Amino acid sequence: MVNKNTFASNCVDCNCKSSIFKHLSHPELDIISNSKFQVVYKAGEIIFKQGTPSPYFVCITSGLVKIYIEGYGKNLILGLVKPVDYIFGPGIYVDNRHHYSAAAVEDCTACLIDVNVFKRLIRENPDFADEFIKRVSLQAIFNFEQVISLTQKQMPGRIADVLFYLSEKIYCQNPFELSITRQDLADLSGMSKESAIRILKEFKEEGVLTLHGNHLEILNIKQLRHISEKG
Amino acid sequence: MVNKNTFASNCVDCNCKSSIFKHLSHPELDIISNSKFQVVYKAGEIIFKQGTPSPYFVCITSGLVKIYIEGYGKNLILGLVKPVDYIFGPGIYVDNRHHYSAAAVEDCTACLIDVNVFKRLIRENPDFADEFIKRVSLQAIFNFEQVISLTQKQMPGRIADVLFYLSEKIYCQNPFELSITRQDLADLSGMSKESAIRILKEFKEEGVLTLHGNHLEILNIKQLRHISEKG
DNA sequence: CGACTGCTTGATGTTGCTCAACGTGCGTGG
DNA sequence: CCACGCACGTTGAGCAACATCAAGCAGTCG
Repeated sequence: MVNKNTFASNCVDCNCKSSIFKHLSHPELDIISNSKFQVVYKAGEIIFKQGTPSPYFVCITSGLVKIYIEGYGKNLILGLVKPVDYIFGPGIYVDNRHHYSAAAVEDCTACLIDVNVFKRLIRENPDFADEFIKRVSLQAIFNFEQVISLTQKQMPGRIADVLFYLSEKIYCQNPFELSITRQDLADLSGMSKESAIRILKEFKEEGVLTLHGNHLEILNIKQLRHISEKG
Repeated sequence: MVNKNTFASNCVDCNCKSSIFKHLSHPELDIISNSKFQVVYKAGEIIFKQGTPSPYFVCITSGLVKIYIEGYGKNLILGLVKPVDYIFGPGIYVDNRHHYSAAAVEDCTACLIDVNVFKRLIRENPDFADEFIKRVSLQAIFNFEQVISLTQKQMPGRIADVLFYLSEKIYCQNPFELSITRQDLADLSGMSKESAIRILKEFKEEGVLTLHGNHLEILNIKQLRHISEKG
């Protein structure tokens, strides 16, 4: 499954690289080019497991990935990663272990960059370091919002939050095709699959959205926003 | 309340500085010295509020501080900060706003360092930057564990986690004197004050701990660990 | 002494999970 | 082509977990 430089020739010319790389010079991008692998994952395949060593920095170049923590009996999905974004494992700077797992939700391609090369560039290019810290900070802020949603809102509010996340951040359109399962929806919102389905049904009955199979359209954004905010 | 350089003369000689500063040279520490303020807070006072601008990097030099998110009707305490540690607001690199509030739990002294000075040093000293990213990563990992505890464990497991956090990370001794209220205990473990009290009572009845007023001793660490792990 | 704050306890109501049953679409092998 | 198995989705009933409410208690400060 791992083939070195199969289809992408060089990161310099790559037009699907994450925007954190915008601060890198051509020579620096060459360094990354020479150390990277490109990999294909089929839907459902695990990209890495929580607890395993973390020698690569993973950039998703196509498809959709879920990152999740394997907890006590059930999983919590921290978020979805779509092209062109990367998966930052906080373990890179701590114990070199992954602290969450990642699995392909849709068929995916990814670039794997050697962590040491990445860390060297962080040290050598302050603009790159700043951009990286900014990304990590954004991640942290998102986590805070998620924690509040998960611990202080009731189920309708949590589902509303997840629907906004999907339509605004992931699929970026309003009628959208769910590529994740109801179980994933439940794992994103910290509830049982049955509860997630029930809330969606209630939203349908209230006219907030339509849902046929996996085709979902939010009809009343204002009311959904209200549901999200009232907790 | 703000007095410039009241009691600490110079960061170079300060023996109570956070270990992230160990990578800074004397001239660099001088730069920090010249831009810092020292401040005293009384127990209960708010150090900064969620949503306000974030011009300072705050180091706690004595006392105890809680950092918390103000949610929907109740607060969630993300953690406690004790000397000599600092409060890293992720907003520094994003929107220059605080994304959580901080308040003194015990009487406190703190050093306020200008954020721009701090960011300049991050750019100029890669060792310092690495150490900083490492700290941010540790924070993120801690957050993950906290989210799992809050969303997937039942109340006894969550209280157990908080008790370990207090005895191992904050007070660093086993019979310890609680300086936080029961409400804070509840906000740390994401439950109502009444529930927190009830769980503590159950632990007392099971012989896991003793609690007289605010004097708490964990008697059966093994069983408490078991309660934490079984969820 | 009285008001206030934090702590404690029991009674009651709600939320959300579990379990069990059933439906539905899809791929596989006969 | 059909039969079957399997994974995912859906629904309802019952129950456990947890919050809320209400009342009472202890310490403390003016």
